[in-house]
Amino acid sequence: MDRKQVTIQDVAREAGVSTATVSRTLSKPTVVAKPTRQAVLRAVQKTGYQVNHLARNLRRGRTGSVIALAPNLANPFFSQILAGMSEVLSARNYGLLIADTQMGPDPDERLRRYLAAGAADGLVLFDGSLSPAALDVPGRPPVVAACEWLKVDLPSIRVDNAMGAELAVAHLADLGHSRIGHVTGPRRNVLARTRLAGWRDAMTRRGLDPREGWVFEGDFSMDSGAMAARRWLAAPDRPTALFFASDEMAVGFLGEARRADIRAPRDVSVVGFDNIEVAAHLDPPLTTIRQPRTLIGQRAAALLMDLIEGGDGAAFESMVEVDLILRDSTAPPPPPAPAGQASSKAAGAA
Amino acid sequence: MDRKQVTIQDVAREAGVSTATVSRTLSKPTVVAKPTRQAVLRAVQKTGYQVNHLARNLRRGRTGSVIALAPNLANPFFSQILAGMSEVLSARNYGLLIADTQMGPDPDERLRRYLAAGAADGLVLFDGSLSPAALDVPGRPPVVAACEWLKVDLPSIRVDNAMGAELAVAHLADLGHSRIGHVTGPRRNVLARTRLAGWRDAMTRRGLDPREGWVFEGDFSMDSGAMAARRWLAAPDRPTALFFASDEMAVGFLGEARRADIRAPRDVSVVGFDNIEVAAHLDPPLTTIRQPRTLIGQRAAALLMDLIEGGDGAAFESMVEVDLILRDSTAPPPPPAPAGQASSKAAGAA
DNA sequence: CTGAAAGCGCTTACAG
DNA sequence: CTGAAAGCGCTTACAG
Repeated sequence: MDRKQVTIQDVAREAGVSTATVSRTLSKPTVVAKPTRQAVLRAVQKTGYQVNHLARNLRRGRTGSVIALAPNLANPFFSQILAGMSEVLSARNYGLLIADTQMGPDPDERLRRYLAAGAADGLVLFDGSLSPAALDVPGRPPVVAACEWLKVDLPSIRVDNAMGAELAVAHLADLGHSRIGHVTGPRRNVLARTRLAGWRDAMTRRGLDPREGWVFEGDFSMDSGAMAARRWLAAPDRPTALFFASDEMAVGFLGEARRADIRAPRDVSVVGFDNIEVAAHLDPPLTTIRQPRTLIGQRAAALLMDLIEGGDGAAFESMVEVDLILRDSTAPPPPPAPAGQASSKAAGAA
Repeated sequence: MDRKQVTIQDVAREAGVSTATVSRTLSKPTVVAKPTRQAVLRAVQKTGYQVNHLARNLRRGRTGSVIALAPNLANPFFSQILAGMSEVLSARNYGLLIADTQMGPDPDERLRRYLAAGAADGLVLFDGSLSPAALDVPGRPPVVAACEWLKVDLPSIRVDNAMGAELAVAHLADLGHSRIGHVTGPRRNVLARTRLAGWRDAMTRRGLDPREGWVFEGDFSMDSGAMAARRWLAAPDRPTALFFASDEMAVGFLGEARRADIRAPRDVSVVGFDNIEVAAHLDPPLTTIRQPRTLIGQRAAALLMDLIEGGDGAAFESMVEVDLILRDSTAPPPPPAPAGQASSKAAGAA
């Protein structure tokens, strides 16, 4: 591997100028006389010179890249977000490093290392479970929180999860449902908690009962949705409609429910959260709350860029809105069953 | 932002030694006398010193990171692969940069820039549409192709797509199908071509007719699967079974077919490719060819590491095997319909 | 075992 | 408009 790297020296020699002039030609061409500039560019062509970013960055005191830190890279949820970030960053010639916080033994220590000098010029955090203390690195670069994160006051891009819950409950209540349940994400997850709280508020606001027995714990995964289906089926006084904290859980629920010959929206109305790609292709197509993930990535990157360039980020912080995508998994509640059946209590809700 | 960076100088002063000794204590501790070492470590603690990677890397002539270059980062297909790469790389203290080839105006030029000195120590290529000429950069770092790529001879990790097609056709033929169709990926995609060729070979090998009219062109997306459903429905002599080049297309097909009251496996048998997460949760759960994506990422990273460290990669190149995941979307073909109907010719196949 | 010194490849005040 | 020179923070032969 004899990579005989072409350096700025080679170009300078070839063009008969100093390295300073070569450098200037490449970074601030206007300041160089035209004939000189042309000679330099010719020499660059001839030698095939490519700037060595390592050296440039060391000199400039920046790395030219930022890190996106996610709790689980394998989660396809992040792919669109990363694509959004990459779009904004690459337009500015910044690199995008990705890392998984939950991979090693000590996530906090990993974060601290990524904040060390020379690792990156900034960082976007998607993992709300990291401890705020890990951010306490002297001279650390700017950090953007792209998750709800209650404990620390970081510049952030937030998704309006409360609004999502409100839209879901409003839609179901408008259809005539009063027994509206909720399938949650993991208890410790802040997103999950906000959606749960949003469901409670939306129910209460309408004089509906946000009953504890109508809350089914999940962890965002399809499997946990399938499990929720089994618990829902066994519940004595089960809701006629369910708002899921993720589409994946709704998918798992629908698949499992179907095995018990329960169909949406005939037997139960279902609203998801995220609008993952498959949602439109299910049977029935899933009504859901859409999160604009590409936008989240773009916004997070733009905010970080502003911070890196010395801005205060104020103009870039934002609450990303969500909206209801109406499909076919919701309908008015089924008519009350005759007395003596498991769902008899539904009569009271009509 | 007054980041007063702590440098190796500060530590040296604090410990009363030279910077060389500090450096050695940190990289090759054994070569330093114990008392000295301890003094240095104390000074590191006290000052909160963190090595500046930029400087270290410039000196060492490496960047400490590699690039994964994908045609479309938003495709969730890549998330597991990236997670697999990240796992291997971070264990070795390498960073993972990601970039999207199809974002800018000139993909080849982007590739060339990423191959420039100082951008990364190596690169994994997932985009088979890039032109080989773009790799022709003097002194470029090692590149691993993690896609089938016929034109260039790069160290590579390949997925056994032909085997996947064979498994799918074998399974359907064993069930009694003889009219087995194929829904392809995009024509120009090498993966798609290999799967199509694999289907043809597998059919021919069994004396079955790989009829052109049984090939439906798609582009891997759910939408294209739905379109294939419409074309399949309209086909005069339609196949009783379909092998899809992607699960996503199978999902789109099933959703659309259901609207025409066509169900798998009652009316048509369906085999996908990939084993995406939702496959297990569909109704019916989808029989498919599984690609171990995490493994692909791990292998690609391991191969690249070997190349970067001066190996020839030979021991790390590999063909990743696929397997058939049997679920409920396949069954023996429906009995031939009575004469006079569209599917009457099926009788000949019984 | 330790230190003085060179140097990785670039950029940028400072002179002229 | 251009060049000589310093220096970004580190590592590593080379002496001792």
